Amino acid sequence: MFWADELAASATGRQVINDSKTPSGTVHVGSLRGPVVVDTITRAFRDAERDVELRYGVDDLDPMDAQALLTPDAIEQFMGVPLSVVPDPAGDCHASYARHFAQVFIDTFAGLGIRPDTYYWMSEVYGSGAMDRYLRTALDAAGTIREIYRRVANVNHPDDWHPAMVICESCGRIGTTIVVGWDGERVRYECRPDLREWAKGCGHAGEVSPFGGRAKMPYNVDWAAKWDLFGVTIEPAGKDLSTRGGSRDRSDAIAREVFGNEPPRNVPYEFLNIGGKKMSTSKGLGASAAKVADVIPPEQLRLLFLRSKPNTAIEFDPAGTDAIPRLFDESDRLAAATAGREVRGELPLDHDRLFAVSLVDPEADVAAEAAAYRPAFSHLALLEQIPGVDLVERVTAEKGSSLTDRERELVEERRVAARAWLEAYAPDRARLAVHYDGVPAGAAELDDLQRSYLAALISALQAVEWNGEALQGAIFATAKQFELPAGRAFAALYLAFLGRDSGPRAGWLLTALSPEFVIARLGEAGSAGVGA
RNA sequence: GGGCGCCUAGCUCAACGGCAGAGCAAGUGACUCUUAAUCACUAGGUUCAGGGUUCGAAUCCCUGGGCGCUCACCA
Repeated sequence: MFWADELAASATGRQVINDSKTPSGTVHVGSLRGPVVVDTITRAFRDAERDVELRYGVDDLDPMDAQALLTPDAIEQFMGVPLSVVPDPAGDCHASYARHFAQVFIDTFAGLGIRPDTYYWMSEVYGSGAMDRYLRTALDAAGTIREIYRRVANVNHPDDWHPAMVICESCGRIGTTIVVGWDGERVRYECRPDLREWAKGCGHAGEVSPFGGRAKMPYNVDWAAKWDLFGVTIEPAGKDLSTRGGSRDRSDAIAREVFGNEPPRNVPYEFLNIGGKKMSTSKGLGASAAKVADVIPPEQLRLLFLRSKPNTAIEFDPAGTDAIPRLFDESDRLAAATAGREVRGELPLDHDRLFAVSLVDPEADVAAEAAAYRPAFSHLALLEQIPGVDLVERVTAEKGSSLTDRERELVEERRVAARAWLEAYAPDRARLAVHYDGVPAGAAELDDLQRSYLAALISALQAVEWNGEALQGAIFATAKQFELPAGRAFAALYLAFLGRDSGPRAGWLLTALSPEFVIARLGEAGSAGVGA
């Protein structure tokens, strides 16, 4: 059974699935695995006609801690300030930094067919007072929480540490304050200059009621409180959080021992490695990660994540490899199998389910999608390199009937992807290079018969119209005259122009070149001894 | 130092206690009109190593090795 269906089958009752994200910057491809996993689990429940809700939280009360996207003077002003208060660095299109970047990932999710039932903003949840009772319980249990941190994670907070982060009344920072006292109604806090390396507190000390959005709980406590507030039953977490003594362990313990609530089921998931390395914006792999998303359409990106079980790391190396064309091929094979067509080789378990959940639209007509004509990616990449080729026309011819609107969309989507792939990743052998500056060295392999054939083509080609079909006909006809097998005839042409013994349909390739050049080259390659 | 994952054909992976398999790559061949397509065929393995359990182990257990990620600040 497909892993998500298995999970759905093993849970009883109504499910609340939750995930959340801090809107501190742009999303890279690797960080999309979590959302895709969460969405797919939700779909599995929904497909089994189970009651399920997907909630997605925006942790916009978290302090600003990434200075990469701020201007130098903004760094001093805003580091440590809640993201919901930091202005939008991209201009004035959004109310805040948090709103801007949250919109970026909401849009990204939507493009992948991920549609949470509810997006909630933690600044609003705290502001509404919904978290007040948890905050009170946590503050009352400060000693227990300090002990949990010590026991579970070996993190030692000072004895006067309390599980709350106050927004400093003086400077507005939340990342630099520490609560050192709690009298049951008000907290005493200090905004320390040296509490964090990445932000400088103003030194203010004060007393304030922490309720109604004036303070938030630290991450692990906050997480446990959300589980109870929303009745979360399943929350997948990346391996960075799922490690022993990590965030998930701490929050689990806090849920049980402080809030008296059984934590939700975890679905730990591994990451996506690009070329054997984890993705990181700081190591320059971030750029390539962003490009990955440009080259892989949503359906194939979903497949990339979903064909492996969540707890398996995914190795993906698109640079100079055929990993991307093969991802398309796999996708097409699944479609073919789902449509009931014969496919070669083995299929993954429940291949039709895998195909269905890789579709962007959860409501899509799976049978219709599977039946749609899908031109092979590598074939398109090749055609796309020949000037003057009408892709839709060619694909229509190969399909044998006119394309539906959806099929036309697929062609266009793949055309764009193929372009991007050729520019960013394609190995040299996938690139078409006409040797304009001289007969390629590979032409030395030509034998006398092939050379005579090339020479004879000069008049044969001049005798017909300069279009693909006519040239292709002449190439075949001349080969027949010379009793040269078609394969060897074509090889001669490819060697003369491309320096390799295979290539795209020769007639159409030649029409992309000027007649003068073609004739001249045939003359050079056709004379005995050239390149020998 | 702790945790998790991985190690099976050249590459990517499947098989999860019952005959080690696929895709791609490679090789051979077919093809007078899709010629980087399509089709047929071939080859490729001490399943990281060692031990154990079992009628039977790639699979379970133990020991060791290698690779990768991750945590031990914050979120």
